[in-house]
Amino acid sequence: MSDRGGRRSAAESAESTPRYLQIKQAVLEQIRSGVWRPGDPVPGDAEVARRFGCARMTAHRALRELADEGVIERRRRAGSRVALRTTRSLLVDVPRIDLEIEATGAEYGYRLLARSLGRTTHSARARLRLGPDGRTLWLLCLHLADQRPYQLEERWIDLAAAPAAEHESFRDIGPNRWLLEHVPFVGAEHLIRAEAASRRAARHLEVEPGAPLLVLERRTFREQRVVTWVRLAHPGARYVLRTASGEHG
Amino acid sequence: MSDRGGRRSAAESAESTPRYLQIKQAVLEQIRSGVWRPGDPVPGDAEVARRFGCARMTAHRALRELADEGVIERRRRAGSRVALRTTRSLLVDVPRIDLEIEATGAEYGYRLLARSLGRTTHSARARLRLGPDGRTLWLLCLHLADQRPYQLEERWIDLAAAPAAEHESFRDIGPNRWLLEHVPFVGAEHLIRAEAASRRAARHLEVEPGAPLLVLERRTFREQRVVTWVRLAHPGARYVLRTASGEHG
DNA sequence: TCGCCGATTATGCCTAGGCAATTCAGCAGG
DNA sequence: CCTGCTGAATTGCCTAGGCATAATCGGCGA
Repeated sequence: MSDRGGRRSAAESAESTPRYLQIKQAVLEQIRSGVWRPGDPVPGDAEVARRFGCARMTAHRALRELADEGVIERRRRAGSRVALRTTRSLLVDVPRIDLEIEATGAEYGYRLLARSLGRTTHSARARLRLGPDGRTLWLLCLHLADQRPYQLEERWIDLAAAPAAEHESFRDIGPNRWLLEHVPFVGAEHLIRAEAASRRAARHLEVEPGAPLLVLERRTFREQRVVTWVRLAHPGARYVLRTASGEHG
Repeated sequence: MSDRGGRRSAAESAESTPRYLQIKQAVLEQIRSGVWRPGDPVPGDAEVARRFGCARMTAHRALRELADEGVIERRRRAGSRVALRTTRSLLVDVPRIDLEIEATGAEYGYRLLARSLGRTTHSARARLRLGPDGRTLWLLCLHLADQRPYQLEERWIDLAAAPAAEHESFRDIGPNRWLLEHVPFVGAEHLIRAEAASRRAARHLEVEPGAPLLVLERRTFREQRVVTWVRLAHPGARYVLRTASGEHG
């Protein structure tokens, strides 16, 4: 144990990438190149530590993270193996709509189409898990990219969970951004589906009625309560959700 | 240090949940309940270790994982703060189709509709990043749940990246499963959109032409190369992608 | 008052151990 | 032949330290 709490100055392999990352990369390299194939055993903590000349905890961290990421599977006594991955989970980034649009270089526009207190449909009530006398704020907004309709947002807010929303006009600020700044969220639940455009949605989004829309529904939770439920509809032809996982180039 | 390498028998707070998880939960509880709000400072490694009576590494692991998950933000010297989260990423689980169907209790069925060598369209060629003389295998398959069409799969495989595919009939095994067992993947790129059903897709999926379909496209990579590109189409009305992030009840 | 530079401090990574929990394999007994 | 027990292998979690690095804050000089 000399410098940096024992990191040997000898190797210093890749300048200064942390040791545990070097190990992760080495393992990934074996898998990527096909030397280790799905189902094959991977050396255990102790063996890895010996090969890399590091403490077992360091090797352990590398292997644990790989397991967390689904690259390998670990079981006590049975040892570690390269995961037989099905298709791995898919990370979709759903950024704030205004930032998303501006990131593409387009000009962001926002219009409040309607705002109503108490217009609570039965299904909205159910989705908000609202009691019979719960009050809501209903909003219909349109987000534009370069003056063209980009996303139609229909939202219900439980006024008991976010009372301040009642006194906000939402004429100049989108409800998403307002809520992010005023209500602490914890969790969310999403649902993605394809739908045919209703007449109203078609009119606002400037597509034909019946045209395919990509619809994203989100419920946002705070302490077991649904704060808000929102339906985001995009013209299917002009909109995609993009995502990447693992490594590629 | 007494039992379990020093874990004090005294508290043993929650029976036997690991110490680092207890710390994570405690921090999350502060945030969930609104005591710590976005932007507020979070005690550092040393302080947490002191409060919980554990080693700094244990506190460090809890805080590091929270940072990895995007719950808190950490900066040297500046300390840790509750993250100002925008909308967090959205984890969609895309399981293997046969397992997915069987998980719902339905009977899984598979049919190979067409198989062709060399039928490479220009767009497929581009998406596979194929040279002008690259050879591909094209497949059209249908996955059924309880005898009803569930997913239409159209797939191109780069035969240079997966030569063995040429000699596989794919009559009894789906390409997804076959590839998982024969070609080591590393990364994937997904794209989700809504589309109107083409006449051919409508016929296979037993919907009206023009009906909304939820389409998932996936490119799978291995060492900078695209191994396979697949288009998975689902009847929009009968299919949704479901997901949850964070915690809710 | 402004800008630079060192001291301070919190995070990040590491070691070298040790105990706990899980589970596989083999063996004994019914 | 099956069942249950036991030993051993392996991962998982923990401690108690130490050095490295980054970023902020004060002080000092111009």
